[in-house]
Amino acid sequence: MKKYRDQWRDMVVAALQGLAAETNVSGLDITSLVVETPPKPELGDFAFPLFPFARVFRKAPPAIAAEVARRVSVMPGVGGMGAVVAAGPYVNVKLTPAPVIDDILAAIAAQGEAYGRSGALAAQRVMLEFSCPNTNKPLHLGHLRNDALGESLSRIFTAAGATLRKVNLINDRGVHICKSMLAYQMFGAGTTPASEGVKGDHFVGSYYVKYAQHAKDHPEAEEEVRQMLRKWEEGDPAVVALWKTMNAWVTEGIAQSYKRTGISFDQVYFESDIYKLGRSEILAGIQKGLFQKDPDGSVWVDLTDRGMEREVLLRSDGTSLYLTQDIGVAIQRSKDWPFDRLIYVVASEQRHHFHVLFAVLELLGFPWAANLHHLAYGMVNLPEGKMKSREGTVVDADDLLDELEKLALDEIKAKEREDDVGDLSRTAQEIALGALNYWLLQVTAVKDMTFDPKESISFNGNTGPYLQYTGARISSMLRKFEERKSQYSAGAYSSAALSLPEEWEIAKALALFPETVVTAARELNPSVLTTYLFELCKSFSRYYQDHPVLRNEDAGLVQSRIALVRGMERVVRNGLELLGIPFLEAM
RNA sequence: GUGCCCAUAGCUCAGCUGGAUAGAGCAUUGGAUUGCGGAUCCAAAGGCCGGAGGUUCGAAUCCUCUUGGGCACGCCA
Repeated sequence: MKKYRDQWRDMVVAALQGLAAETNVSGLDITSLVVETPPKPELGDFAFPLFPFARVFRKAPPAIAAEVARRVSVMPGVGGMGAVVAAGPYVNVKLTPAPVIDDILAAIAAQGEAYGRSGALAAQRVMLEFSCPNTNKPLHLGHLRNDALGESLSRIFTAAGATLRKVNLINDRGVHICKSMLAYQMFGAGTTPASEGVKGDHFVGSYYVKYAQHAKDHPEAEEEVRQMLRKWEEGDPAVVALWKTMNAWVTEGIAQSYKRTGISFDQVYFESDIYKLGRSEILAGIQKGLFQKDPDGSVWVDLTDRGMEREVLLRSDGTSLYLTQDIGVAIQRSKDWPFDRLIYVVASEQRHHFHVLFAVLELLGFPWAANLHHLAYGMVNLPEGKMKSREGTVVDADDLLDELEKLALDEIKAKEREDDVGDLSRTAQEIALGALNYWLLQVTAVKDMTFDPKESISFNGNTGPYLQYTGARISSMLRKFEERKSQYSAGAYSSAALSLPEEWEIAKALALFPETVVTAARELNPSVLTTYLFELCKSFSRYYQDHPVLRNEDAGLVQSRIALVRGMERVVRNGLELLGIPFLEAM
C-alpha cells in the first residue's frame, strides 16, 4: 500500500508546488503534508489534510483543497489510477480497485511464506534477551508474558529484516538456589522427580516452598544457606554435585515448558558461568577515575550529575553484585556477537536497575551503550486479584496451560467437533496457546493487565481462538474448493469480479500487512499486529457471511473470490506465526 | 518522602509522528430465506478520554499543575 500512498503524495506535493509557483508563494514546507486514512471508507482510501498550508497560502484550507484536487485530477494518467476530490479541508483519493487488487493478490501468491517480510531493518543486528528464569522454581504467569513478548518480537524483527539473536540468561546460582538445596537435603530423602512422577521444576520448587516454611521457626536456616553458598563458591564437591543435579531437574522442566509454548533461544548464558564478569571492568574504571573507592573498600559510581544517585558497584569485601555482573555480561555479549541494539525484556520493576546499568556502561565509554533498551512490561493479574508470592497466589505457568487446555477441550466436545478436529488433545493445546499468546500480546507491554482465562479461550470476541477459527473456516473453504475444482474450471480469476466494497476493504487490509509488521518492530509492540489481524478477520467474517464464495453460478466469480480467500489464508497464517499462535486448519 | 509508570463505555482493551462525528470485544437488549462448520454475522444502547489550566487553526494524543492506582528506592536478584 505504501507504493500507492507515496505515488499520490507526490502528486499532491506537485500540485501544492505548482500552486505556490503560480501565486508567487514561497516558504512552502512540504514535510508537513501527511497522508492518512479517512475515517469512513466511502470517503476514499487516502486523505490529505491541508490545514498546515493555510498560513503560507493565505487561504482557507477548503479553498486550497479544492484547488489541489483540481490540479491533481488533470495530471496525466490519473484517470486510470483513481479519483481525487476535495471534501472540506481534505483532499481525498479514491483508488481504482481492480489493478490494485491484482497487484496485491499476485504479490501474496508469489511471496507465500515470505509475504510480510521486508528489508526495512536489514542493516540491524539486534540481540534480544528475555525469559531469564531462576532455577529454584517453575515458570509463572509473569514469565509467560515475558516469553510471549520476547518470542513474538524476535519473529517480528526477523520478518522486518533484522538479524536477530535471542538470548536467555539462566539464574542458576545464589541464595535462592541454595534454599531449595538445603530443604532437599533435609526433607528430600533421596527422592527424584522421576521417583515422584513430578516435573523437575515443580519438584525443586516444592523444596523452595518447604524451605520457607522451615525457616519460619528455624531462624538458623538462613545462616546455613549462606554457608552453603560459600561452599558452592569454594567448589565443595558435595554441594556442587547436588547443585548440578537439582539444576538439571529444573532446567529440564523449564525446557518442557518452553517446548509447550514454542519458545526457543539462539544462545543461553548461565549465571554460574558469568557471575564473576564485570569486576575487572569496575577495577579498571577506578584507575580511570570513573568510580570511587570508599574507606570501607566498597566501590561506588556517582550518577548525581545525571539526576540519579550514588550506586554501589562492588561490596566492601570486594565481591560483585547483580549490577556488576550485568555490566560484565553486556560487555561479554558485545564481544560474542557485536550488536547494533540490545533489547532486554524485563519486568518494569527493574527500570531503575537498567537505568543505572546503561548509565554505567556509557560512563565506561562503550559506543553501543546508547543502543541498549529496556522493554519494560507490567504485571499480569487475574480477575480474582493480584499475584503475590508471599500469599501463594502466584499462578503457575503449567497449571494455567492445563486449565486453558481443559477449557478448550470442553468447548470442542460441547460443539461436537471431536471427529472433525483430528488430534483432539493437540488441537486443544494449540487453542490454549493461541488464547494465551493473543491475550498477553494484545495489551501494550508497559501496562499492567488482567488475564481472564475463561474470556481468553472464548471463541468469539477479540481473542486468539477467534482468529484461529477464522483461519479454520478459510481452510475449510479452500479444501472444499479443491474437492470441487472441476466445477469451476469454466471460469477464471478477474479482479473486476471483486467489486464489492467488502472485497476492496479486505484487499487493502491484506496489502497493509508488511507495513504493519514494520510498525510493530519499530514500536517494539506486537499488539499492533494483534489489532491488525483481528480487524482483518472481522472484515472477512462479515464478508463471507453475506457473500458466498463457492455457492455461485458464475464460475469466474468463484475463482476470483477464491483468490481473495487464498490471500486471506496466507496473511492470517503468516501473521499468527509472528505472534506464536498456531494456525489451525480445523478446530 | 523522592523518582518512574499508568488512568479512555459497567468490565477488558485499541487509538500511529496532534487532524474529519473517540473505536473494538465482553456483558445487556433485539435480530439473521437449515447456513461454503451458527464456535459465525447484524443492530441498538452505552463516553465531560481522571480533573484543571496552557500551546495550536485543531488535543485522548504535546507541556504544567492536580487527584487516584502501581512499581522502585538493599554492599538482594
